[in-house]
Amino acid sequence: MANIYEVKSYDPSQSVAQLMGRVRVEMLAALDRELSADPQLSALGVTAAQFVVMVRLVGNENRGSESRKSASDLCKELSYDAGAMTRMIDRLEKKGLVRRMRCMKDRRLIYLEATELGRAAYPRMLEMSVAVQNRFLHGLDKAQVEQLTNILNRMLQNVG
Amino acid sequence: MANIYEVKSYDPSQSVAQLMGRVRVEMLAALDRELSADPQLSALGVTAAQFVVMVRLVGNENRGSESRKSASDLCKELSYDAGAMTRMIDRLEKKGLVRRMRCMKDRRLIYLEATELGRAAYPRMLEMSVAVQNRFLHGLDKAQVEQLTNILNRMLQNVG
DNA sequence: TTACAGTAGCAGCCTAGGCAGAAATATCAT
DNA sequence: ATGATATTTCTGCCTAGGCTGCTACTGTAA
Repeated sequence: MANIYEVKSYDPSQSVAQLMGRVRVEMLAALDRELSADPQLSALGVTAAQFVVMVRLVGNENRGSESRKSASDLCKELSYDAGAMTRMIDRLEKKGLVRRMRCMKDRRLIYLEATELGRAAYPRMLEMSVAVQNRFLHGLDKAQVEQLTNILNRMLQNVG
Repeated sequence: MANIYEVKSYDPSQSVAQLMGRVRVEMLAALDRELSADPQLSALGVTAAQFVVMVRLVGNENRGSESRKSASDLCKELSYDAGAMTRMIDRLEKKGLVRRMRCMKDRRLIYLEATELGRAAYPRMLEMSVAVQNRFLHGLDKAQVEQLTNILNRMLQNVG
């Protein structure tokens, strides 16, 4: 049950918390730059944060899982705050990428659906996201990335 | 030069980008909870984001490096936006944890200094931060964490 | 039927970061 | 010394998430 870090020897700049924070910031910034530089997508003004939501709406549709998702479903999947999700969907709806549809059976629910525009933009966005991540992972082999993935899952499991 | 991810087989929920994002959210939330639950610290209302800045101001002081840091120094160290830093320091100053001091040699610069209150609260905050990280890393050995650290550093290095 | 607990979405207020532009100051070239 | 350029900070406007309380709706139990 050895502790990894000790207060005495703790170096914040090399802690996993701060390193992961910086990697995440750099990845989102890189994707944001590419999204706004792409001639097809720049007009939509989609941000990386918005893309993450679109992935869940469109991406899983192609994989055959239940396509009708509510806002609270997305919150659970992404550990998102419900209030934040409302406003995120406002922005996506204003850009014409997503539609809200009140469920008639349970009128508390609002199903979310990607519009044609959203679906059309999706493949290019996905391609960019994959490319950005591959660039960050350059020089690492698949075994290392698999171990990284396992460690991250373990960290989530430790507190979930 | 093998790419790690391919568009066809890409599973967003198991990508390092999203996993790291979730781990980071959970770590910050855990630290926030502990900071606001601690009897000594709850009165200060320090958040995890504010703590990260305090670490750079107080933590490095104890390590003998140059103690007088300007706002832009902090921005470089933390890859922070300058405008965001201004407001962050506003909040820390309002809470009495940090002092601004105009540099007389270069009057554009503002040196930052932790107040007595800030310095007094620091050890407890550091202790909590270390504990939270150790809890997330539970079950991993030091070699794994070292490899994780190396991979994260490599990812940062890959993009400058 | 009514009462009540639980759930979903939403709105207001807070912290928070990115970006662009302004103002003050410093530095450098002429 | 003057003017151009760079640096530092600050401000305004945007996206963005967390929290609390509110409303609408559902399901259940009295």
